[in-house]
Amino acid sequence: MKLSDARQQFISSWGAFATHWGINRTMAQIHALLLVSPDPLTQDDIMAGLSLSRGNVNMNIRELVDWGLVDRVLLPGERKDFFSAEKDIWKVATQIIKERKKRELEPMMKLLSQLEDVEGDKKDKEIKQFTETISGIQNFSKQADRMLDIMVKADENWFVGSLLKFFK
Amino acid sequence: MKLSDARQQFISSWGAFATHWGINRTMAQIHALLLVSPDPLTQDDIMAGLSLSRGNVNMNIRELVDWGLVDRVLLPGERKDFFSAEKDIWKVATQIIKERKKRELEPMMKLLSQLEDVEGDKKDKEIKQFTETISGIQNFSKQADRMLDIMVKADENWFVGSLLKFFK
DNA sequence: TTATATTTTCAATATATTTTGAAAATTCAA
DNA sequence: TTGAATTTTCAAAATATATTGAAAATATAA
Repeated sequence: MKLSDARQQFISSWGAFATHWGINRTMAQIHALLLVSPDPLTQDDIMAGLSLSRGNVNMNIRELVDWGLVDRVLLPGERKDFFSAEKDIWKVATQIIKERKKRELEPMMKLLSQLEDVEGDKKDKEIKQFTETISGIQNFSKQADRMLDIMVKADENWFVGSLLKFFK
Repeated sequence: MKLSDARQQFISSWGAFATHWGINRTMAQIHALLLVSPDPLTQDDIMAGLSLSRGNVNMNIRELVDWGLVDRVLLPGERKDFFSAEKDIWKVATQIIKERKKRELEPMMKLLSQLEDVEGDKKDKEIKQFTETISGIQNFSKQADRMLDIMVKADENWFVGSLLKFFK
């Protein structure tokens, strides 16, 4: 397969894939483009490469920088800003886990603890089911939270090595 | 907090939460409603409980059944279909993992293996970066795939227990 | 059968999200 | 300073997604 076709297919599939994960297609495509680009790109490079408007590229690049997946790079002698993606996929994954934990899991856990106690007869069927469901989700979330913390803190080689040994 | 308010808040937050994960708000709200309902509900119960049209409830319930998160229950002597959600959150999670693996991770891995080989000079900077990125994602996906398989096969207590012991 | 209850479908509509592009703001060399 | 290059903003337009509701299909009791 030719490089240009392979790149094209990677970028477009990565974008489609991302929409199943609550991430906007364009943001994922820009990320994909930067992942396969050996050198940093400008906004204009991205506009041209993906046929997008300036505003669109600007907004999505900013989101990628907010997520810690892309860095703004200032090249000496260049007027324009350049952008470069973290290429180590393990780092990409831990960065995403870190952010989603902070943005989603932690607020959800906070809400659950507010819903823990409801007024009324603990024997009531409706109340019982509600509190059981909430505490079930709470337990699960706490496990997940702990496990994700460990993954994020762990060094890639240590983690993968240990996991493989552990799971044989 | 009153049960009715707590239920309301749980359902609405669960729906909002789900949109960050590529799941449609209504589907998640129906799921939440069933999770806190001790007895199975009919389409009409759900329509009334969440103020949704018949068609909308029908389509989203079907999706939930497809995902294996909700069962259609036939009560003796009742004409209508009833629906009931799996209440064990661990089972819910493994079911979701299983489905997403099949629907998303596996097709992605298949694509990556098609993109593994590109024509041209292996020393070329662009080709080098492309193949490195693809193989990095491939390695990561393989690890994730293996780990998720184990989680899905594992029994909750065994898994959580071992994990905690392992991670101390 | 036939009549009625229930479920499913799907075109039309409503809503939400994404994208554009031009104007405003900012940066920076001279 | 000034002004050209660059980035950012954001209202309007385009696109995509979700929802409705009534008609069609299906299931069930009599």
